[in-house]
This record gives sequence, structure tokens and C-alpha cells, in this order.
Amino acid sequence: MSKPNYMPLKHLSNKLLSNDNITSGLNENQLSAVTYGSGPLLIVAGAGSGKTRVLTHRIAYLISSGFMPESILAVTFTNKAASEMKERLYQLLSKDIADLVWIGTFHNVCGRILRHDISKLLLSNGERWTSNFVIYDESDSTSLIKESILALDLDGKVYVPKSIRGFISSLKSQGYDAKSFGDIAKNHREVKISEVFDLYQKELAKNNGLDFDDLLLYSVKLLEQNEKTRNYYHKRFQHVLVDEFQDTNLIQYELIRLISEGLTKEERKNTDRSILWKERGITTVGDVDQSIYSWRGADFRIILGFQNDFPENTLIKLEKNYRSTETILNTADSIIKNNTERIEKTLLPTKSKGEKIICFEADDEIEEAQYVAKETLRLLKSDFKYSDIGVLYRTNAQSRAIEEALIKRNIPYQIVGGFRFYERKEIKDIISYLKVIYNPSDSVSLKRIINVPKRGLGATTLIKIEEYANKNNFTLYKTLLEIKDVPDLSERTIVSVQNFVELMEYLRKASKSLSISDLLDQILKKSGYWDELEKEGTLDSEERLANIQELYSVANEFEASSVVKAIHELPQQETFLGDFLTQISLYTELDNLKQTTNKITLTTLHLAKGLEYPIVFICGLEEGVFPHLRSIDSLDKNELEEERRLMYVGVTRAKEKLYFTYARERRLFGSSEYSQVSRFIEEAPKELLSGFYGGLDEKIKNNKSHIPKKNIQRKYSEYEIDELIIPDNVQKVTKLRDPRAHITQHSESSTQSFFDIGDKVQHEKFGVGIIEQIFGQGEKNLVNVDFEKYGKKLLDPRYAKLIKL
DNA sequence: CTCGATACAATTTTT
DNA sequence: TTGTATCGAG
Repeated sequence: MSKPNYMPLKHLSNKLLSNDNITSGLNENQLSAVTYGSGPLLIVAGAGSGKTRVLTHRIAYLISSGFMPESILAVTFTNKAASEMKERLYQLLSKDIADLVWIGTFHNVCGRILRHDISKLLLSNGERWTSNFVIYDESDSTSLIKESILALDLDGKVYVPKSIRGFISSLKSQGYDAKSFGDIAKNHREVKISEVFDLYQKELAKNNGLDFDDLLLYSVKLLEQNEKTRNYYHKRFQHVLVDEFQDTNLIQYELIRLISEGLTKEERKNTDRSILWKERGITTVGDVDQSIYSWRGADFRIILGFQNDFPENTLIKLEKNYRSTETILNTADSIIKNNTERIEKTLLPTKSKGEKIICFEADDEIEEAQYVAKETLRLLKSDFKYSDIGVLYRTNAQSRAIEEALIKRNIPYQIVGGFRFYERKEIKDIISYLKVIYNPSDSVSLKRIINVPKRGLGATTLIKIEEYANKNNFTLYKTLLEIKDVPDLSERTIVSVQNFVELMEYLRKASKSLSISDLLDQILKKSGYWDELEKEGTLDSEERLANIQELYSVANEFEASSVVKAIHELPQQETFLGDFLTQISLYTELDNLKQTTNKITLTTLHLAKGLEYPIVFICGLEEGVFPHLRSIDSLDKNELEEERRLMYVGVTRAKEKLYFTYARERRLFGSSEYSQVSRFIEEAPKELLSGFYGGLDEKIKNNKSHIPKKNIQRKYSEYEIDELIIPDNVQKVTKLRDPRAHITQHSESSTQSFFDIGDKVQHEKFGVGIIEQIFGQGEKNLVNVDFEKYGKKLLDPRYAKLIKL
């Protein structure tokens, strides 16, 4: 890695300082955050308070005051946030200077560090990785874990690979390895999991592969154990900035501390902290109220503890909101106040009062969707565009009804989330080729492509080859090279393997001299992948070809970009491919690139974080949908609070108009369920809500002579919100929710009524277990059963046949 | 080895 | 209802 050049930058600074748009147009607190000097800085930034603006301006300011661009590290959680920050920086600095700043996601930064230095990492069990490691995504990692489970003769039904993967992942993000977890394992199951963990980790090492968590974990380990490397990054990065700080987990926090303070945990105890911050700083920006990923290991207590960990810190609050109307902000405030764990903070409006929030109660999810569609058309007649509208919901399944309503009315829409580019089969296939070319030890990718396109090398053949490989402790690829030594293979199979190996060897050689896009070209042509897809000639194959083409253009773009050059000067071909693979493995949505189309946006509340729309619909505001069933009766009260934070995020996305919609009846998984209005609507100030009863009006207008079934409830949508919560009314709804009526409908065999916690039950597959938890009541419920043999399972009694013993 | 039938489970998903 | 994972027949 090139040493940054610390020569004074007079000419540069002067040029930039004359550019006073770095500090102009900021409010008082924003300005002090931007121009803050050395030391730890915590910026508590409410929604819509100009946080990205402050971060980018601060970076520009630091550079203009003499810090080298390459001495600044800005870390985000998503690629999208990173590229947005880069874009914004381009507006303040010339591109070639801005490109020298390290802006990236945690994983990206770690990937780069490890790509360069992983060979220096020594693990206690002797495992090692080399710089051409590959990154395994969740599905790669799941399949490796599945293999490990089966290799240990464990039942894949008891140890479900997916959930074991999640479990191991959360262990890793807390800093455990297989051994340290094994030491604290509480029961038989955990002991077995620690064994799977151990084997999985060994397999990863064998494949020279790392999963997402390893990127973080091993970067931290490396910086902890290797002083030289630690010092390099510490000296290099004089300023570290962290976005969305409330979403950091322990490992990520440790990483930035190692880089910024340059001290290991031990060293921190006896170091004079006052000299730590000479000519350097750490800036963290976050909002506890927007922490919505704790279920993924994010821990907002880290931001709460920041001031303790960094006693020299300064706290700046950005409370002025430039996004939403006063009504919207007061609603958000009033809802979030119901949470206990937070930093007290109010959103100060800068905009006018605006309109009341519009509530709509629908008969069912179809009417709800129709309402959204109709309102969209109505809004379009005033001055709004499609792209001004965002429709938010709790679960992806809710999008369907809305989509159908929009299609019917020819309203253009885009869905954010759901499918991901890198998860598409064809993309994974092609990337697997690249991975094997780059790192032949990667047997996960190798197994993926060995019979794609079909070469007559199926499961049975593979088992034979793997058996031989394991016996001789060869990698799979090495075994393929010496396929003649493998017993029990037909001549045809051997020829097939030889052809495949020949292809791969050719591609490996080609990779040394070809550009990535040319290499892709060769892969597609020589493997027959492209031909096969073209021959198919279906709509599906057309789309796949288009996706591959998109990958191709990503490669082109990558080669043209200067990012790589900024990190290693003039990379060799090999690191070039490695960097490309790092980037592509960590990339989620390429679709993000093409925006600004005039369509309304449908997305989950989670994915809406960081976005804003003049008009926002929050749909499905029902108890059980949002807040989600599983959080309502959870033993952990933080789960409900997290749902509330999610609501807060949703509300604060709106700039001008906000809609709350819900349905009394909703079809989910085929059967319909009745629910009450969400507590989050109740938590909003009633005087800021208004009802709009589109459904009835429409039907009367259309002469459909529809009489609402429950007139009392309808009053809610006619401004009289108090009506909704009168007990009489609630009764009516709950009566319909008697689960017995439902159970008999669905499965005649189960005549039992309610379950209670502690009940012993029998499941036809899982055997005997004890009910540990019951989520929700009435018809719509889930039970958490701890089975003797299979561990805990979450079951829906309507589908799972549970017999009370 | 490949394809189709059957069973089964069911938030959210930055990387 | 829908997606997927597994198993058995051709």
C-alpha cells in the first residue's frame, strides 16, 4: 500500500477555502459540527436535520483546512449511503480530490484492509487465509454450514442450516469464535452448534473464503494482534467519520476504535487520552430513535455509551428539521415519546403547520390498496408527480394487493427491495466462475458451476469426487485436476471433468492478461452459458441475459472508475480482479443506480430509512401487522420499542402529506383475519388526525348500495377518533377472532381450544414439546414450542397439527 | 440425471 | 396464498 504523502497542501487549501460554499447556508449547530476541530465528536441528528450534509461538508472542511484527503475515512452501512456521500462530496470538491477520501461500508473497508493484509493474520488454531480470499454471501455460507451439519451426522431438521447460520453470525458479531462459544455452551444443543461452528470455520479456511462477519471479525483481530498494521491505519486515518452510528454492533465499534485511537483494549486502560487527539478526530453521527436493526446485532447502547468511552467528547445536537411540516413532526414526537430508552430530543420544525394527517379505515386490504391508488390519482390532479409518493408497509407480503390496485389503474410504480441483484441465479453463477478463477480453493463456488451449464456431472459423481478429496485432504479443484486417480468413474464422466478443467485452466490463464469485461466475455462464450440461455428463448431467459449484460456493464464501469487506483496505486491484474469481486460480493442493489423515474415507490419501512417523499402512505396500521405480532407479546420490551422506532422512521419520511391506512379484515396466507387499529395511530395527537372516508363515498356514488357492516367503526374515519376505542366496539371485533371457529375450519383433527404457556403438546413431526411463548391472541397467533428433540420452533397452530397432551 | 409432484412453513434484511 | 425444498418416477 502506498504511504500517504503528508506534504503541506497550501495550494490546495487556498483553492478550496475560496470556495466558501463549504460553510455557507448552515445553521449554527450544523456549522459548529462542520468546523469542529480535533477530538471525539458525537452528533445527535434527528430525522431530516441535514446529517448527510453536515458529514460531507465536514469532510470538505477538514480537507480545506489542510488534512490530506486520503487521511479521512468515512464509514457507512450501505453502499447506497456511501455513494450518496461521494456524490455530495463531488459538489464540494473536485472529483480527483474527493476520490482520494476513503468512503465505504464497514464491510467494504474491512474487505480492502484484509485484501491487503490478511496474510499477516495468525489464528490460534493455525488457520490462515491468503490475499486472494473470496467472500461468501449468506447463501454460500448457509450451504457450507449445511455441509458441516451433515458431516457431523446431525439432523438437518433439528439443526436448520439457515437458523444455525444466523446464530453463528450473531455470535461472530459479538466477537465469539467456535472455541470461546464452546466454553460457555449451556446445553447439548449449544455444544453441537459450537461443533458446527468449528467445522464451518475450518471449511471456510480450507476454501480460503470469508463470510460477511469474518470480514469485520478478522479485521479487528488483525489490528489487535499486529501493531505495525494497526499503526499504519491509525496514522493514516486522522479523521474517522461514522454514519448511522446507532446501527453499529460491537465488532464494528471495536474496529473504529482500533483505527481511531490506535490502541487495543488493554492499552486503552493506561493511556493519557488527552494526547490522543492531537490533529485527529472521530466523528459519529446517529439517532437512537432510528435504530431499527437491533435484530441484526446493531446495538444502540453503543451510541448511548459513546460519551463514557470518549470522555473528551463534544456533543452537538441537530434538532432543526428541514423536511417535514410541523404536524408531521409533532405526530412523530408524540409517538416516539412512548419509548423509554432514548436520548431526549425534539424535532424543531422550520416549515409551516401543514395539513392534518389523513386516516383511512378500509374493509380489507383490497379496499386499502384501492384507496392508495385512488388518492394517488387525485393527488396527481393537484401539483404532485408519481415520484412524490412513497407507500410504506411493514412486510413485503403487503405489497401484492397494492400492486394489483396500481396495475388496474395504470399507475407506474417501483418496488424497492425484495429481489436482490446478486441473489439472482445467473449472476451468482457467473460470479462463481470469477471466484473459482481467482481462488481455485473455493469449492463452494466450484460446486455451483461444475454442472452449469449441464455437463453431466451430477450429484452422484460429485459425491465420489468429494469423498476422494476428503480422504486425501485435497481441495476439490486439485482432485479435478487429477481426476484419473478417482475410483469408480465412468470414462464419460472423466472426459467431462477433463473438459471442464481445461476450460477453467484456460480462463485462469486468460484472467492474468484480460480486462474483467473481456474475461466475462470469455466465460460466457467458452462455457456455453450464453448459448444455452439464448437457445432457451423464453421471457425468463431474456431477462437473465439482460441481467448478465448489466453485470457486464458494471465490470466496465468498475474498470473505468478511479476507486481502485486510489487504494492501491496501479493495481496488478490479480488485485484488480480481487477488488472487483469484493465490490460485487458486497453489492446488493444495482437497481439503485437507476432512479429518478417518475413512478410511485413501494417499499418496506425498513428500507425507507434515509429516503423522503412529499407524500407518504403508511399502510397496514393494525395491531399484529404493525406493530408486528411477534413484537407485541414479546418478553423483550425493546422489540415493541423497535417497532415504534420503525413507525417514527416512517412518519418522518413525509415532507408534506401523511396518510395512515389500515384494514379491518386482511387476508394473509389464504385466510382472513380481523384486527384492531394499531396503537401507533392511537399514540398520535388526535387533534392532528383527520379522517377521510373514501370507500363509502365512492360506493354510494357508484350506486352500489353498499351498507357498511359496522357503522360505529366507520365513525373513526369520519373524524370521531374516540369512537374507535370504546369497549363495545372492541368486543365486536374480538368476537370474530375466536380461534376455535377457525381451527375447525382448517383442520378437523384439532378439536382443542387455546393453548397455554407450559402446555405439553404433541406434533406429528417434532414429537413432544412444551409451549414456551404465545404470540398474539385470538385467531391470529403463533406459539413457540420447545421440543425435546428439535429445540424451539415457532408454529402457527392453524397449520401445524398440535395435540394437547 | 432431470423433471415434476408433494409437503411445509410463514417479519424486518444495511453486508 | 406462495415460495422452496425434498423425494420419487421416468
